[in-house]
Amino acid sequence: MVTNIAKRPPGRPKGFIPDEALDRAVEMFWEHGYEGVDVDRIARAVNVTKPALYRAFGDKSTLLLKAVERYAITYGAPRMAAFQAEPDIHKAVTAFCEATVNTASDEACGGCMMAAAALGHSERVAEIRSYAAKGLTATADIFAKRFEKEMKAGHLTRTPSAKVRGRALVDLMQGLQLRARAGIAREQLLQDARSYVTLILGK
Amino acid sequence: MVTNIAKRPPGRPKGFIPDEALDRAVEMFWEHGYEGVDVDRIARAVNVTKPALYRAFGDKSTLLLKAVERYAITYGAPRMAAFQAEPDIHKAVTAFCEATVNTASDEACGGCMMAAAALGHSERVAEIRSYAAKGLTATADIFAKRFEKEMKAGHLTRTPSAKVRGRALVDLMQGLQLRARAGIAREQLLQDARSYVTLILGK
DNA sequence: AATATTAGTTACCATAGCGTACGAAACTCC
DNA sequence: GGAGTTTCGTACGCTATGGTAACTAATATT
Repeated sequence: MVTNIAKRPPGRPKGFIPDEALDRAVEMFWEHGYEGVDVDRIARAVNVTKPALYRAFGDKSTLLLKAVERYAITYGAPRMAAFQAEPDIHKAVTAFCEATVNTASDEACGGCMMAAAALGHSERVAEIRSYAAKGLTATADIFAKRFEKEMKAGHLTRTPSAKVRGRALVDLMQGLQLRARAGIAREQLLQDARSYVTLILGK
Repeated sequence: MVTNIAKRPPGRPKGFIPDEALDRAVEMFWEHGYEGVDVDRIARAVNVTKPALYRAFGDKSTLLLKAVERYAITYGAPRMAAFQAEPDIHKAVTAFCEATVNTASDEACGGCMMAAAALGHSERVAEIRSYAAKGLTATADIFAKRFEKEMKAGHLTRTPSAKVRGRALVDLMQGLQLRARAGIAREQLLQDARSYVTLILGK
């Protein structure tokens, strides 16, 4: 294996990188909502014209769906990885909560993009909601698994159960993110987030 | 005071009762979202034509704003009243959580209408978000006050603080309601809700 | 160099949906 | 019953925007 250069497919090469286009779409949908952006605006943000996006992604609702998936990869995954990597459970949860509040407190793109998309009403809502549902339970399960381990290691009390702790964590985060979108100050939310850490883990 | 009949104002009487129109608007916006309904559809649901609604409420975004306020009165207030009326704190919280999950688990109008409106993007988002923010902190404060009382009466442990308990309760409910909208089964959410009661109140 | 293939762009269509102008209707008051 | 007032409904204008058709441009292959 001499080189890793992917062989160029025939035909004219794309004038933009799909993932970067999705990044722009994420920003737009996040800030303005599904009906709040027209495809043309996203196209301009990608430095391309509308039909190019239509060719690449299909229709607008499909673009949203792909953007949501991209959001999960770009925002969700790294946070979960960081959580897993941190050996101290208190620090792990605290960092997760703070990160969540911080990105949710952005002036322009507040709250959770996935939640906004799930509450929205594109043609593909069903798929988006199902995707969101899976994501939420999956993260809750990951948390639960970790809590389970920590409980067995004696780092956490026996109650509440790992499962309840996991679900509570994701639900609390959603509440925090909604309040962020509603305009409640970052400092306030950070304070709340930290108090939730001890609520879930115990002192 | 022989009768209570309000004196009719001059001019042709309204062909609909404003509050009932708002009830219809709540249903519509809740199920389909702000951009998902056109004023004409709401008008038909009220058995009236579009211009009648425009005359009565101004423009579409104002109609949403009024609908949100109406929602708070019709759905929020009675639940809070029930919470206050129930003397047993465990029962009070449990009933509140179950009621929240139950209305959020409706097939058509899932989740929390206020959250949907706050995450939406009408012209009056700012006002709606601010209204939502006030509502959320207000409910949290009411909860906190009650918890405070129960703690002083020795019905609850000293930690976590009443304030944290109150905020956690509203945030957990928001999480639950989002998951309801995402399509997670009512039974599952009810189970989670009940486990949250003991998470917040202790055993 | 000719062919095949894929992408991008300009221009356009179609439609939906917000908001309104205007005249008719229903009521109170004198 | 006429004047004044408020509301209703029909019909319309206008803009925004999702989506596409037809042509042009850039690349691989032979």
